This record gives sequence, C-alpha cells and structure tokens, in this order.
Amino acid sequence: MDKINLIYRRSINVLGSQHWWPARGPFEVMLGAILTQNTSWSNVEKAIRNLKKAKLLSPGKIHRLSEKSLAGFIRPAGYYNVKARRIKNFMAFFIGTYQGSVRKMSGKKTGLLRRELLGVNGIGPETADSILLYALNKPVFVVDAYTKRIFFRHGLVKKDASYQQVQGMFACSLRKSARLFNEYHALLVKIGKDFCLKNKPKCSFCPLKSL
DNA sequence: GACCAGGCACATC
DNA sequence: GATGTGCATGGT
Repeated sequence: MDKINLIYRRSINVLGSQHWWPARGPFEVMLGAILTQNTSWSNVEKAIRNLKKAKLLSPGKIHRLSEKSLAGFIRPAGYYNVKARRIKNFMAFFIGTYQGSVRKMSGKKTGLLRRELLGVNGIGPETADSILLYALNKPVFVVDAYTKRIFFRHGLVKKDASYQQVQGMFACSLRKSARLFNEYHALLVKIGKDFCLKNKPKCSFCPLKSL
C-alpha cells in the first residue's frame, strides 16, 4: 500500500473519525471558509456568533450590510477589513449567479464551479476547495498548511510544492469520495495541531511516527 | 513577549 | 515564475 493510504489508515485507527466541518449548514461553512483564512477556528466562531446574534446569517442580509459594518461584526476573526471585502465579493457572486441558493450552486459541474469561485477576489484554491468539499459535498481534496507540512516532513512533497502538485497526489492515490476527502483532511488538521507543530514538532507522540 | 493560526492579493524583480 | 509584504485578532 502507498504511503498516502497508509497515513490515512493509521490516522483514523488511532484518532478516530473527526466529524468536520464544525459549523451549522452550508452557508455558515462558506462564510467560515473565508473567515478562517490564516486564522484559528476559535476566532472564526466568535465572528460567526456575532453575526448570528445580530440575526444577519443569510446571504441577502450580509449582501445588504455595509462593508464597514460587516467588518465590525467579524472583528475577532482578524484581518477584518480584508475579510469583510472578501465576504462581500462572495455574496455578490453567490446572489448574482445563484440567487443565494446553495441548491442551485450545487447543481453546477464541479470543475466549472471551482473556476467561478477562483474568479471571486479573495477566494483562492484552499477556500474554493473548502467550499466545494465541506459546503457542497463535492469530492475535492483540500490542501492546507498542515497538509503540506506533514507531507513534507514525511518526504512526500518538496518544501515549495504547489497547491496543485499536492492535490494531485491525493487524486492519484485515493478513491474519489467526498466522505473520504473530508475525513482525511480533518485528520491531517488534527495531527498538524497536536503533533506536527511548526517549530516544535512532537514527533515522538505522533500517530504517524515510524511511517 | 514571541509565536502561531485550516490564505490571499498585490507589487516587484 | 519566484519572492516579499500587508492584513489583525486571540490563545498558548
């Protein structure tokens, strides 16, 4: 068995199923995907809570909200001015193209939709793929900083590997399943947070030790 | 106080 | 195509 499958098997055997994404419903997931850019999820939760408390958790309401006002609500998530602009850009696209309907958006072919998402200023490959996988249940692998770091330390990719290169590796080795991609990515984040830290890796406790 | 967190766009060479 | 920089809060 190849190493990519081996890492998955070992991770899920030791850590168990992770039950991602920690948000309620596809719309919150899409919002969270932008809010969590280079930011911990606990801060994202605070931002979403603020919007929820103000009863603003809908595409139309956020679309009508001023950028400045939105920035105030999402402040705890950091980069609040940039993210407010990015969220507004996304809502304009979501409402303009799909009338704010997750069902309509989900009906589009995955490849085309990915291109459209990447066309929105503020949505890059990871955010687009997070939306596709975690909000719309499309079989697209999400590559993030943890994924790259773990795979680099296991000698599977070069340090400067591109997003596409890493994503391609998964596509080659794994069956194309949203459920599997979801679980695998969630496990990598768990391992990244708990063991594969940036400067102080705790390799001796890592489930992937000796792989 | 330093370091880190589920990126991205933009400028510059 | 590669490399550098700004964006910002909150937890450890």
